[in-house]
Amino acid sequence: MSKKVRVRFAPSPTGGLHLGGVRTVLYNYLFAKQQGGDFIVRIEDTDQSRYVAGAEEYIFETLKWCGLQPDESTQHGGDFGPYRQSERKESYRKYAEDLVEKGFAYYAFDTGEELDAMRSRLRTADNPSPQYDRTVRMDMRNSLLLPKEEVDSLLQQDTPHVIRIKMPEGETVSFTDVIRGEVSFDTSVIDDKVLLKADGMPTYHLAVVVDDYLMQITHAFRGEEWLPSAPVHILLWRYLFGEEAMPQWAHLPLILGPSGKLSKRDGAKYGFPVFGMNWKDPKTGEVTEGFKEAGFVPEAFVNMLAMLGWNDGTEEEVFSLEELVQKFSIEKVHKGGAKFDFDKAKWFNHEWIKKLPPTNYKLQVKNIFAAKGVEIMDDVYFEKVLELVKDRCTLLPDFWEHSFFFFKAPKEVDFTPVLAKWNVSKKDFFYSFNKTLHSINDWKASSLETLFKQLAESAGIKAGELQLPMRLMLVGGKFGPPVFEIAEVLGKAETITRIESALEQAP
RNA sequence: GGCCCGUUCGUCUAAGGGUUAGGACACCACCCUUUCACGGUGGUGAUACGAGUUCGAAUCUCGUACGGGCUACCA
Repeated sequence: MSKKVRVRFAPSPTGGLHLGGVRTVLYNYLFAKQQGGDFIVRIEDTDQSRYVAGAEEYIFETLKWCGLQPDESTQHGGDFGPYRQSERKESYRKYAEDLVEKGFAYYAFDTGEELDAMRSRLRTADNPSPQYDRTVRMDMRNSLLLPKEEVDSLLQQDTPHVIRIKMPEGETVSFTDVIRGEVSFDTSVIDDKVLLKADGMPTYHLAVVVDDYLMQITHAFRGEEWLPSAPVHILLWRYLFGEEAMPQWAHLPLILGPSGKLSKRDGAKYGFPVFGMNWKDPKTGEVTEGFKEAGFVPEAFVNMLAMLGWNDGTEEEVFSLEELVQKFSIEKVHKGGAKFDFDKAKWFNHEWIKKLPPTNYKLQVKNIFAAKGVEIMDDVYFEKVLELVKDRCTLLPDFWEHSFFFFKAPKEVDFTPVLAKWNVSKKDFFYSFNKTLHSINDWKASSLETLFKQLAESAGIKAGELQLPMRLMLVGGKFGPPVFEIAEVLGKAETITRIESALEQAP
C-alpha cells in the first residue's frame, strides 16, 4: 500500500516571494491535489539574522491571492506541527548528536577567525574558495583529533561549537531525480557541512531532513540551486532514518531573468514585477512591485507560471487551476531553465480578463478608479462597462483609459478631427437626431444604429461621416468601443445630455 | 578553480530514430473597423559545434563550446 502523498513548500521568511518561489508552490500544490495528497507550508526560519518581520504573513497572503491554500501550515494548523522550525529547535540536537555517536559527524570548535585564517591560507587562484573538508579537518579544532577528555571538557564549559557531517571519502552518492533521472556525486569533493550551528539551531541541511522525516513528506520539490547539496541530504537520510523512507526528489529548473537567475533587481531594471504581491521592506521602506498590483488576475499569474517550464504536450496554453491539477505531471517538467518573458505574461492576463466575468476583478478596478478620483456608485452600470471594454484590456489599470469616459462626461469636445467636413446640415442632423432620441423606448445599440442610419439617409448625409462626430460628442475623443454600444450603456438620459451639451460647443 | 545541471525560432515550448521540425508570445504585412483596440489571415525565424552508432539522428553515445547553479555557523 502506498503512503498518502505529502509535499511541502519550505520558504525562509526573508522577504518577498518571487516568481520562482510561487512556481515551486504551484508545482507542489498541483501534484498534491492531483494525487489526493496534502500540501504543507513549513517556515524555515533557522537563520535569525535573516529574519524579516512580516515576511511570513506576506507569504501566506500571496498564496491566498493565488488560490494555493495549504492543508497544513503555521496558519492552518495540522497534526505535524509546529510548522515553524524555530519552534522545533529542541528536536534537532539529538539527531545531530546521534550522528556524532555513530561516527558520521563531529564537534568543531573553530572560531570564525580560525575559519577565516584557514580559508585565506589555502586560497589560491586555482582554489578560490577552500572548503572545510577531509583535506583540512585534521588541521582544525574538532573532536576528530582532540583527545576525548578535552572535547568533553570543552563541551562541559559550553564552548561555542558546531556539529559537522564527516563526509566519507571516495563514495559515490546517487539518486533518481524525478525530473532529471540519475544524478550522482563523489563525496570526496564535498565539504563537511555544518549541521547544527553554535546557537543550537540546525542548518537547512539537518532541518530539512529531520522535518521531512517527521512530517512524513513523500515528495520533495525544490529549486535546482539545491541540487549540489542533495548528496548531503541523502547521506543524512541514510545515517538517520534509512533511504527507504526518503522522499522522492525533484529539482525544478530555475526561472531566469534577462541575464541569469531572476532577481529583484531585474524587475526594477527591466520594468516588470518579480514578486507575487507588493513587498515593502520594513527596514528600508523600499517597495517592490507585485504582479497583483501591476494589474494581473491570479488566474493568469498562476497559468503563466505553470507554463514556464512545463506543458501538457498539446498546443493548449490557457488552463484554469482546476485544469492544471488534472493535467499536471511532474515528469514533464523541463530540465532546462526558462527565461521569464513579460510580454507573454501579459498575453496570459489578457486572455484571462477576456475569459473571466468582471465580478472577479471589479473590486480591484474600482480601487484603480478611486485612485483616479472616480468613485463607483452603481455596480450594475460598472459591470456593464467592464464587460463592454474588457477585450481591450491587458492589465487591470488599462480599464481606466478604455472606460473613464463612462464616468466622466467630456467637458470640452474637440471637434478638430471632423472640422474639415463639418457643416450646418450635419449640426442640424444632430439636433433632430437628439430630438428623436427622446421618443425611443427600445434603447439598444442595434436600434439606435438603425435609427441613426435612417435619419442620415433622409438628410442626405453619409452615415459614416456622422459616426465620428457622434463619438466625439459622447466620449470627447477618438477612442472607445463602437459608438452605439457606448450610447446603449450610457443610457438614454446621459446620451441625450452629452449630445446637447456638445452641440452647444459645436462650431 | 572544483563539482553539478542544462542547451530546438529573439522568448516559452511540441516532436521520445523516419514530420516540408508544429504551436504560442514578440515582430512585420494584409484584412476587418469611417475612433482606438480586439480579432482574422499570412510572413520572417530554431535543432550550439564536431565525431560516432544507424538504412535513417533534434531525438542514442562521446567530445568541445556556451549558459546556469553551488562552492557560508544563508536558505
